[in-house]
Amino acid sequence: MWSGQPPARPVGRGAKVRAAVHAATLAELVDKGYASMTVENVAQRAGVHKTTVYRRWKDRESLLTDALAEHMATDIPVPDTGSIETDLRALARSIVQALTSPAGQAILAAMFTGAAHLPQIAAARRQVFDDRLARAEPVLRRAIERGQLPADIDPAEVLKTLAAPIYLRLLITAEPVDETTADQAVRVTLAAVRAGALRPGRHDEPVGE
Amino acid sequence: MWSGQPPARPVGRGAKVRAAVHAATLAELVDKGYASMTVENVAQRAGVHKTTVYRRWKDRESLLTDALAEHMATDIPVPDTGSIETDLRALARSIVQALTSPAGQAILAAMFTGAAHLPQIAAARRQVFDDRLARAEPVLRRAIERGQLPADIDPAEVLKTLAAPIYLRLLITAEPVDETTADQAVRVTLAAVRAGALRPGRHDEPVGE
DNA sequence: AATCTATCGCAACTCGAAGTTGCGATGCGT
DNA sequence: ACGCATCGCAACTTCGAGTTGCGATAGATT
Repeated sequence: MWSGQPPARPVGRGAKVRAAVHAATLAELVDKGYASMTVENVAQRAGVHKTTVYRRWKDRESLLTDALAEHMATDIPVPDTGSIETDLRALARSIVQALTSPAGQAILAAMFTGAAHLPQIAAARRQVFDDRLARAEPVLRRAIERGQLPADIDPAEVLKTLAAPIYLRLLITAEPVDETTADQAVRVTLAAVRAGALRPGRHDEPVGE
Repeated sequence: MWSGQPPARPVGRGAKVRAAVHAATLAELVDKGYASMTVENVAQRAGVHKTTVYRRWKDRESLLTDALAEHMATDIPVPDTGSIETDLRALARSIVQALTSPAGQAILAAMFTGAAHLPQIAAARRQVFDDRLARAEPVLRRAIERGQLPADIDPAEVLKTLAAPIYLRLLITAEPVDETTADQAVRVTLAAVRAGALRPGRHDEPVGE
């Protein structure tokens, strides 16, 4: 609701306050989690009074979703190296970097520590994932044109196979996630693709070879 | 802390109350999420007064962790069909069933909607996952002995590859998860194993083939 | 069946955080 | 330097977590 341009001419300090509160919101989020994130602590961390926060944002949820929306606008570059191996590796590593960066940590914390039941957050989670899927699809299309991948693949399935182990380690097993995790995901994904395990549609075919 | 035998002779209605509160806790958890789960609503749903809950459990966290501990004690059967395909398929389907059952939904809700920052919950999450990994490992060992799988595999990596897409769909993309999801995970995992992408240790080798 | 005792129901608290309101102070553009 | 929007501040209301004292009840014992 305050996401557009400033309401009018008098935008003196507003922008600075807004940025400070956004940063403080994400910082408190990663420290305390959504359930323990208090508006008063956010305000204090931003060097601002509680009332000011409530004047700009309707409630805690709006503050959270607005702060996240700003950090989710950063789009990832789509690699185009001429090789599907290096393309996928760059893609997987960018996923790792995005999720392990401070902003990524905040987004994960928001999505999986209390705000997940908010419909706005749940919708944003799916939308962000779908966006990245759509944006990464040309990588696969070009690989097919170059003859490096079979043509009968399900692009969304391929990219989900690539991302799944990274999310699993971050959210479930709490293992360290770095480039080796990304590279490992690439190997598994390429093996599955070349074995024809990620063909579109026919997911009801028998499991055996 | 109340998990052992009843403290003394007088255990009349205690057990029934305890069970009712546990069930109500998990039910409220899936409905509202951890952040919005109030003790008063849990008590009302269990047909019990708020004070009674606080007499048996120290606080909300203890109530939650205790209720979860009881439902996580259910161990999954380890398949042994003589074929790695059917074994893995049974394994993947049991993961799907465990996570989509009412109790599984409650566990997921607890782990990913607010309680994730509680150290007890985070530790329980890793421990449960590790337990299931360890319990499923004989499936892979027997497959190697039968010559159905190469001997140089990392069992934990194999099982994580199997589970990862199921968790991704449940937690991120919110897609429906059923047997076809499980079977698809089996195909990808087997393809990766047979291509040598899940060998132990050397995860720092080059990505290319 | 009468009784004894732990457990439960109930009401009335304290405490902290969400969210609101009115007024006075301050910073920004003109 | 001035005017106006914005901010700081304090004093609220509301709600849920967690506590306490007392009276009521259900289970096991005799």
